[in-house]
Amino acid sequence: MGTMVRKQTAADQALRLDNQICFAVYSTAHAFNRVYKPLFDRLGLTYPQYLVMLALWERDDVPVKDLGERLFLDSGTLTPLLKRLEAAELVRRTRSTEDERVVLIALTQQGHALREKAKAVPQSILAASDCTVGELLAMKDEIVALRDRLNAVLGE
Amino acid sequence: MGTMVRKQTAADQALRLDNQICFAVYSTAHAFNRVYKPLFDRLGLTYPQYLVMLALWERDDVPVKDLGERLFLDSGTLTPLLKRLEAAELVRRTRSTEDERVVLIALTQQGHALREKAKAVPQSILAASDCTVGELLAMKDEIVALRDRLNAVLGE
DNA sequence: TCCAATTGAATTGTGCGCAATATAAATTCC
DNA sequence: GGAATTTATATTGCGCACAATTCAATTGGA
Repeated sequence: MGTMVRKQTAADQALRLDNQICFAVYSTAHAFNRVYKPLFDRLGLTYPQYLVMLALWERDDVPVKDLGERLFLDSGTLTPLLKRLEAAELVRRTRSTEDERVVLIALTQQGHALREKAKAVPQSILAASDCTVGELLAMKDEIVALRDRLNAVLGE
Repeated sequence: MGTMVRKQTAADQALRLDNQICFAVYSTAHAFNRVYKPLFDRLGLTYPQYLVMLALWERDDVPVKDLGERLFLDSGTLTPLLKRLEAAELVRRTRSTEDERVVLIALTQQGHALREKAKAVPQSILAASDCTVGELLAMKDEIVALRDRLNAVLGE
């Protein structure tokens, strides 16, 4: 009987850990969003829009698919987001002449210019986190490794 | 000149780290959601709904505010979510007689019963993560610590 | 006692995030 | 070359997530 109780407890704890680490990531993502939001408000961007801009600042003139793969987002999310960025005149959306299926996303002059303003934005995390660069780097690597293993499960 | 270049590089890297750890958390949260989704589909729950149920399985008959504090969510998110859980007959929403402002959330019999079915659901993370329990626990603690420091910044 | 301030939920509006579906263009296979 | 398949994007619908507002109930103070 003692054994059964122990077994159940072990299983329960495993489940609880699953839930705990998942909730930890979930709630931390929201916390990041809330900390960043007032900073992004000044730029007229949301966090996902900022991510897209980050990706574009690194490499421009890319298909929607490319952005989706880099950010783990699909067209259902990106198409309306990119249309809002286009309405804000930060990007241009043009259909490729070589392959009429692909829509190429390019930065406008304003889109490029925003990069300088955006540079002044973050850096609060390092201060707020009360961690060393090394600790944050290690944490990042662990989280990314976890994410990649989860994503690997999805691809069978 | 060489000094200036170095300085800029260091600042750039700090910003990149900010962005990287934020994106790591953001994209991992989505990865969890995608892994869990087919499992929750079978229960007729979404992940946020599951979180609410988890909270209620621990403690029942609580005000909406209580749930919000435990899950870091506000009424704008919880009210419609709880109404959907009510429509699914998993919870009951009743206004407190002591204080007519508060709405108490209680589990129905089906809500309690779902706990057993839900127990069989997770546990895939432990397998998929390819981590030991100790590693996951440590990672969870680090992430939670980061989250709590971020949330502390919000409360000034 | 009465009025001002606070509190707890609900409502409204915007923007993700994703599944399912649609559509059109390209590619493959015969 | 033409049918079948695949690929890239767009559309629709649903459910968060949150800011801002509203409203009723309660609390605190003068």
